[in-house]
Amino acid sequence: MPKQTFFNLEPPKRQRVIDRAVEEFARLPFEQASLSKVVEDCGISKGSMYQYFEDKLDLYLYIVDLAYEEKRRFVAQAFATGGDIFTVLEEYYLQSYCFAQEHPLLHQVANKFWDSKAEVLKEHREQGLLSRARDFAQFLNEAMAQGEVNRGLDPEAVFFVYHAVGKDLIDHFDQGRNGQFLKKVLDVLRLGLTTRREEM
Amino acid sequence: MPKQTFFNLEPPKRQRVIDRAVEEFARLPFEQASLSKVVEDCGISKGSMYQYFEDKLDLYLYIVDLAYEEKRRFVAQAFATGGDIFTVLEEYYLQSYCFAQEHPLLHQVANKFWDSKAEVLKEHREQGLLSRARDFAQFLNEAMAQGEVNRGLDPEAVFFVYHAVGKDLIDHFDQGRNGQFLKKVLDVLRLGLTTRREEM
DNA sequence: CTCCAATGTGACTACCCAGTCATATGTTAG
DNA sequence: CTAACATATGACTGGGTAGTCACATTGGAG
Repeated sequence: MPKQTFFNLEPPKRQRVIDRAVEEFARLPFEQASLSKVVEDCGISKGSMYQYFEDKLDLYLYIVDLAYEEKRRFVAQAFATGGDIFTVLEEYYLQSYCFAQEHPLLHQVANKFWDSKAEVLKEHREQGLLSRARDFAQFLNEAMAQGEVNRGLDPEAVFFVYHAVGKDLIDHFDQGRNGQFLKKVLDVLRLGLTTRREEM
Repeated sequence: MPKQTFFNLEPPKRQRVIDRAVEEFARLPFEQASLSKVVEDCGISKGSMYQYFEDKLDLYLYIVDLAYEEKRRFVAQAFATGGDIFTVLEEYYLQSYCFAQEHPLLHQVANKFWDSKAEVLKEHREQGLLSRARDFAQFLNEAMAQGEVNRGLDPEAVFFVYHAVGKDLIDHFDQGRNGQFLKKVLDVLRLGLTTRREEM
């Protein structure tokens, strides 16, 4: 958490700090990002930065939080619209795609956070993963109860697959993957590889 | 490529360099790994290291190559045994699992190489990805021709899914995921989420 | 034994980093 | 006007890094 001093700043100055930090953490993962560079680009002194934040990690987590806060505003719509699990999942990834398009830097910040293997971030990552897993489990459970999803599948394995594919999809949003491709990928997950006799 | 001097070394000394470098690159990704630390742990001088290798990248790529060379010795068996595409893929991941168990450090080196976003490694990563994609495309093509795999799916999307899931599976081999879980994950990919009417 | 090429060395350069602290400059209250 | 407090500063500390180079050592050929 930033110190009170940071929130006492006049908004334009505060925003400048945020903007430069976002740029830096979008460019490089936590360990390689340079607080010195952020400070320099902001036109403030090193000492000031340490009046605003406890340390580099404090600044980083604040920026990551901002990114996820904004992202939540997008993906929340997916759960609001309703429909079967496949509709919701497609909408979820479409909204993630919109987020990536509209906030490319925040998108990269979020991606790099997720990829990071840094020990200091381990706890934060695992907490996020657990909370997603819980939400997904409940969601999947309902879909299985409704008969939308094959009851023979292992829910943990399903989450594993969706998480892996979802992460990679989101990772590649800024590399020319469009909404059409997203649909085809979700088709693979929905239908499975084995030919469906019922459809032949 | 290491310089000739490296290959002129007495094997035990050469091996010590390799072993320490493997440890370091298993511990940390390229950018964060410390050549100075490798040198120190080897008990050789910095200058000597630069007699053996052009630079840090040269050493790194040599180590990564060793890791993949060893890994290939495992996964090659999957393609040798034959069977349908699902049998081969399961065997492929089982062999990857064996590799991770028997060579945990090389496994981590390979994983960290794959995860790395470093610009200097971009070309090497992309070349590896392309070559895998080509192999997979041919393999999938045959399976579709044989009717083993749903012809309605987009081959590129199938590769995307398998690559994402496979990467994550392999990433988590050293975190208590066993062969049973692997099978369940592959079931999800094989069958898809939607309930199959033919099996009800 | 001698010479020479191959090999080994580690102090050194030139850089980068996070975080600190004594000092200076507002800013507000009495 | 002054005292007290909040904020700003940047040189500095102590640490790390990759890569270099003048010099030292070694080992074999003649």
